[in-house]
Amino acid sequence: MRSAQLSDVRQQNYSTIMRELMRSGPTARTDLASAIGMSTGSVTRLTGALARAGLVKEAAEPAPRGMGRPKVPVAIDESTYGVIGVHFGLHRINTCLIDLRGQLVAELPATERTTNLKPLLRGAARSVRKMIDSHGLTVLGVGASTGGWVDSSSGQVHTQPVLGWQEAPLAEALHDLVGLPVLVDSQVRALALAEHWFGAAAGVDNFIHLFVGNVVGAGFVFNGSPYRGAHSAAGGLDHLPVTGRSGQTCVCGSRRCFAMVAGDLETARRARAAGLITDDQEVYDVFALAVAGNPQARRLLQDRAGVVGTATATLIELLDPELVVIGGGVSAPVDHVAVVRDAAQDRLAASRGGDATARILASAFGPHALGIAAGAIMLDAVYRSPEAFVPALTATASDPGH
Amino acid sequence: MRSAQLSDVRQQNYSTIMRELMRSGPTARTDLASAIGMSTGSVTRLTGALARAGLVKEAAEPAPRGMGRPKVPVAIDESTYGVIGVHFGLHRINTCLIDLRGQLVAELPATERTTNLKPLLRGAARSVRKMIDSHGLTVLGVGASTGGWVDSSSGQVHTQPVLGWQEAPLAEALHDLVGLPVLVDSQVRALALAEHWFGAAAGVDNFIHLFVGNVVGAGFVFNGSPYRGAHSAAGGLDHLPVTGRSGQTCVCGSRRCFAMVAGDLETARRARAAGLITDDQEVYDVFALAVAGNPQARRLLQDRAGVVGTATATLIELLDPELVVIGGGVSAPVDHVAVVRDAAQDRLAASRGGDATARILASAFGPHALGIAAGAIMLDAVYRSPEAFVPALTATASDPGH
DNA sequence: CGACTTATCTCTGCCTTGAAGATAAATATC
DNA sequence: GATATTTATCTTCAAGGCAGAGATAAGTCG
Repeated sequence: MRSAQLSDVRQQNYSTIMRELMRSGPTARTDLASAIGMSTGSVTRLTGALARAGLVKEAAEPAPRGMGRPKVPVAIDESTYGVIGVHFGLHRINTCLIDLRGQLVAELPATERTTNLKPLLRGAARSVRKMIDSHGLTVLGVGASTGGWVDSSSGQVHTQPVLGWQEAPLAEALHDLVGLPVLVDSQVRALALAEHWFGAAAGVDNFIHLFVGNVVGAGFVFNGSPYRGAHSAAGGLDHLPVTGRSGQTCVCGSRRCFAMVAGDLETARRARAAGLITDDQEVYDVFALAVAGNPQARRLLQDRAGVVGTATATLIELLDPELVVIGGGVSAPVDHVAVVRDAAQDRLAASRGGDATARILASAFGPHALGIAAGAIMLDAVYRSPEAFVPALTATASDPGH
Repeated sequence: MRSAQLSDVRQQNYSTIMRELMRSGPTARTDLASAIGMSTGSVTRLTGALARAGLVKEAAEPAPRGMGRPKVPVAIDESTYGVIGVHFGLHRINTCLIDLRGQLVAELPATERTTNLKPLLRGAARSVRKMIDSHGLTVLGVGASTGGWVDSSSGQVHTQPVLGWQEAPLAEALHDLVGLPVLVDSQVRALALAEHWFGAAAGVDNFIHLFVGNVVGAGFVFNGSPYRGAHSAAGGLDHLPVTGRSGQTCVCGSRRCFAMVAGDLETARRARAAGLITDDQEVYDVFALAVAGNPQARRLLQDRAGVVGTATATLIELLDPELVVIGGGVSAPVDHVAVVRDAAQDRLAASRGGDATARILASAFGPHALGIAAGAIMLDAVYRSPEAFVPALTATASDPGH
């Protein structure tokens, strides 16, 4: 619990203006003032400071309509600053530079044999340095994501089973190498933030991102902020019991754990059992068959989507989100979100009669957008506290300018 | 999204001081300043205004120790204001007056034959009026709770299955009758707020209140604020699938719905099947047997506690709370929370190895505290925005006083 | 070309905080 | 017992923030 100060007001008002501009696009100062309930004088002063800092700009005015002085829209300036996202996957590190609107400016995918933290970090830092200032954007910071249990407040990766990391000080180590602010979070929460800022959940304050792939997990945004739990461990779905189907026996002893029923491994296992793929093929080959039109493969994936639907219904009943975004193999490359939606609605209709349901949408990003999502971690921070990450803003704040 | 103002700063600082005093008990101004990061001058000014308004008072100073001027502790003044809570149950309306520390000042239980909204409201309003100002406390407002789907933002009860209400404008109707601010919320969320302010979860910012009784449901407090979901429907557990045991077939078609396996009805059914109680007896009679030491009854309730434990594990994995508070028939009159704890830890240990678990505690309130919990709805609002509910505070704010 | 309309900018007043100094009330020391 | 010391609390003052009123700018309409 911390007491509030005057500077908090200014900080929050900067943030409110930036978020409103992100949400609504170019907006005249007058409209901005009435949208956020601020005096026009304050809007002028604050947008002035934001413009001098390079965060907003006056957009091209549309054909002036009606009487009076024409509106001059103010918009996010995406040409000054950028943020970098780094995603650490198995044998794959994806580094992206995105602008303040979330648009991809540059990408630098890399494959790595090792899973050791040190060499991976050195490689990532090299990619980051290569990107800094080489695309005309001043980089404000780096967001890093990976799977497993990631603590965003301490910057530590407690456990990352796929890469075998334990208590890895990811944020600190990367900061030492690149000299920029570094924020870390889990892959699923990064995806949720990306959806929140410039994806399917743009402007939605209560939603769940449900990721189903080689790992399963949920990312929560509650009341407009990411919810991470008391130990940054929120979002675990591995052992969520599902109804209607059972899979292999889980380490916990149950045969109805969501991960064991709907995860990629089980899908691949069932495809093998059905003779669809060979022993050394993986779930991606099932996707390929489905894309090619193989009916058995399609049925298998639809089946899985049905299970995801019942789990979605459980989450909707429990957490009452406005929206559930489905990511991972259920939404791409073959989009089975309609199956998820039907299965979820079926279950909810039986119990609730259709009241208080949530929209269910496919992720706005393809499977290769994990780097962009990592950047969203940093972008989120910039929009929440602009002064903390844009030095030029505090410098020009009190300057009356011209 | 609304912009911030200077008055928001003052409001929040009032709130921060009140909450800190509630959390830590009587505190000297200096200690208060360092605890919340405020200058001592501001603490003096704000506590002065709070004291003139009757919200805080200078407490009796303890034996002065050490050198220097002795500290003068400031404490919540519980002798000026109170809030009233009204809980609408089946055939039972419980009206309570509590002071600012949550202590019960007066209680007025009433039994009612009807379940119709109008006569129940008239009866409740009579009880409320009887309490107002008759105990030396100025009543700041009324909190009302009931089961079912209650929308706290609109004040509507969408559906209340036990009483048969549909779209009942509870807040507005009660406000018209008593002329005080009225806030409503669901019974489970009210219990969660009570635990948060003066119960087992005092000072805990991320926790879940899990209620298992004739109805089941969860109340969430995330990041220090109640989370109600997009349509005020969060907390539904009825159809949460549970592992290890199945019950009667639910309306949704599954036999593993939490409500059907762990609810009071199933417990009573199993007790009947075992010959423990007769057809016209209920779950309370099973409790009575267990209290009397009947081993079969105890085993039955322990069994149910085990199921609650697995559901608790699911919630902990999904939402990573710091604490889970167990309320309803599992914690009273026979406390089986230890069984819940063991069952939950068992399941979590298999999957997580004991990391990031949550404490599990019994509710601090007996089964008859629903009225107090309803009052907590109003108390929460007063602590969050004192100026909105205490007119004397705004009146004396700028007064330099003496 | 002048009147009108609307958007934006400038200026003033009020409010709130933080910091420093003044005051108060106890103990420690001679 | 008188004085110094220590710590808590109160008072004063300057800086910084927003709202609202008025001034200015940049169009359209007749």
